[in-house]
Amino acid sequence: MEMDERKMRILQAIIDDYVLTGVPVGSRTISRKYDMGLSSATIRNEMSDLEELGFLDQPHVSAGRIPSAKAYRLYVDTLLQTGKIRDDNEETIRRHFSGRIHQMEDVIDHAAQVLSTLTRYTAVVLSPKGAQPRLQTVQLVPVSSETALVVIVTDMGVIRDSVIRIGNQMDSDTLYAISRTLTGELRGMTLQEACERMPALISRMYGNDEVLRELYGFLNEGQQSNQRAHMAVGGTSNILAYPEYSDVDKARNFLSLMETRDKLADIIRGNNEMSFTVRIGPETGVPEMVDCSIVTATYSGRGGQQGTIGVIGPTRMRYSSVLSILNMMGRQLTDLLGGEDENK
Amino acid sequence: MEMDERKMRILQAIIDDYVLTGVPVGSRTISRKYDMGLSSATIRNEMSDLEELGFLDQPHVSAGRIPSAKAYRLYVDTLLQTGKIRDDNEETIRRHFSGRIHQMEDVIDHAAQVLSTLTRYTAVVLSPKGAQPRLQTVQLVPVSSETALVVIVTDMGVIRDSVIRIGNQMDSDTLYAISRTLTGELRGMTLQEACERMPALISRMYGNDEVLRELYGFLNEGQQSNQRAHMAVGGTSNILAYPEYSDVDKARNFLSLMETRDKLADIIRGNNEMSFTVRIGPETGVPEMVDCSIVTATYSGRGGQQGTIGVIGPTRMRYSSVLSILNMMGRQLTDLLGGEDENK
DNA sequence: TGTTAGCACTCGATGCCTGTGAGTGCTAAC
DNA sequence: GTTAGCACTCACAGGCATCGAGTGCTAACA
Repeated sequence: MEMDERKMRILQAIIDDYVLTGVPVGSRTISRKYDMGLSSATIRNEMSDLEELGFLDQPHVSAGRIPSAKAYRLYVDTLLQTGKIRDDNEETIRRHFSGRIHQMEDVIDHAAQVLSTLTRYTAVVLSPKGAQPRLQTVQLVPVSSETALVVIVTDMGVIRDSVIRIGNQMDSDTLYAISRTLTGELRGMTLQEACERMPALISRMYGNDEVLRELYGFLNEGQQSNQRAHMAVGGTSNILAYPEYSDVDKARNFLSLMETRDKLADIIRGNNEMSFTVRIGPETGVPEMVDCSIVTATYSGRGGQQGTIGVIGPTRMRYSSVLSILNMMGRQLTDLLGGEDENK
Repeated sequence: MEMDERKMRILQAIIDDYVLTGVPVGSRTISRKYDMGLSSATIRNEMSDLEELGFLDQPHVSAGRIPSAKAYRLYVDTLLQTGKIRDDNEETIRRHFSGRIHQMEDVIDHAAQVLSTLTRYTAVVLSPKGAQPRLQTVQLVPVSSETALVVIVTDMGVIRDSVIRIGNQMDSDTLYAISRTLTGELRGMTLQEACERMPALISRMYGNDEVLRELYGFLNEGQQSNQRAHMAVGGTSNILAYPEYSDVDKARNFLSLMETRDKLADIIRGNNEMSFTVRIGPETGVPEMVDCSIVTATYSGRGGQQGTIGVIGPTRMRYSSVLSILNMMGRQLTDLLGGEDENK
């Protein structure tokens, strides 16, 4: 038995109806609501075929059919191939970013908000993953008589700053002098290289031991924390609006997964760097998400590194709409966060 | 009719049992499980009195009684008066903060995590609210040939930094010179005062118009964003574990409230600055929280400003335990974030 | 040969009834 | 003032009949 064009149309109708209602759809519904010019009996035969082909599931014998993961897969694949990703939300999204937000973390938080509002699903936004940023400037700023702020600028932006303790009291000028020397020594190195270089510097620039030692610790920390990117999650409670999660236990599992940020980041990031990824139900590889789908897209941050945005919803997701929104949002984020390097 | 010591003991037993089980408690249960030396019939009479006094509610005639908000109020008040807030979690909490975390936002995020894990309720941690910080240092750090990072240090710590555009190309030394001048001019001022001073400076230090103008904008922004503090929420899904929220609609309302950060911050912060606040059910003033209680405590940040930590759970909360944990956590945060100024 | 009408059958959902048991309130006796 | 006893209430669970949406199959039709 083969898939033909009519089967395809019927499957499409079933998916449409099921995505809309969330209720198993019967042959009668299809023949009436979507006028195919076919009787329910014929549809029934076709549905039976589709089930045998693995595109439909039947919760129990006297219920209608629901699309299987395989059906969604087929649907999404044709969607992606024919490239029917609309562009019409562009203005909507742009409007949401009208204010003056430049701070990367604010943009990301905001994006997650907007994304979840527009899709009505759960949205996750991951900042670009710092590959191997190279040091550009190291600067110490006095905070109190005993502490100073370290600011490290790399070619990919600013590393999160931190307050370190300085031993003997130093004025602003002394700190600046040290900063200049350090910048001279370390510029162009990756964080890791800088870490390796530090011991040598400590022995050479004696007299400033404490500062340098603290700095060393900071670099080490920064090297690690640099790997775990910033992440924002929006609309976690949206999932509760769908009957798939009216079971409280399921909902709790899902929500607590949303709270374990590390795990969630791994899931969203996935392992491939394609511009769009759609993982349906079991394809997610996450037990808590067997009846969820994850749709992700990438955007370019500064220096062309890839950031990820994703939407998590029930398998019966409005894929087409979600894809188009993700597409637009990705462009918007590339505009706001990356751009510079590519446009010039 | 008056409250006497026996009524008090019975009420206590009822609260204990209800907090434990979440099921309306009957007279028989009390007379058996908590040996009062009284028959169920006597308890029954007393319970009837307690209901008339407004301390007990009866879901329906043949069910047991549940404590009213008034009962919890009484319970919590005596708890607070007799000061029976235990100290035994101290070590547990301290252990959770063993790592090297100094960055304020990390501490806050982490605290919310720990707090929700220990209490099994939802935890909210608010950073100290910036009263009127005074400028200490202004420093510009080169990022690219066209942009620089502004770092502003106040007596209460570092203001979030931001990248601004600089007009004509400037090297590190020029930027440092400008920084020195600015620091000299603005030191000791509040953000607002600094903003007011800027126009005068712009006209005086001509040649650096663009930098100063950008800086002006940044100060203005900072002045506003300084008001809204950092907030971390942990364990939002914990609430789903309690039968009070097995209704999905209720749960969704609650969770979406947890997501609207501004509102949540207002609720947690409340309007008083007491070291402990307990708001029970309707006392919260939030419709979504009629069967929740909010327990908050304050801690001191740098410069003695008040930060707030809070726990949100069902009205039948383990108040005693929560209070003791909040107490310990408050001290810990004061240690980590404030301290300095007070210990010296 | 594909399509359709008809029909028996399945099975979850709904609603009704009933029994059960936890719990109460009241009364009378101690 | 306390307790034993008893009638009463009411949520809840189990059993049962009913309903209806939907299927699969067969036979007739174009």
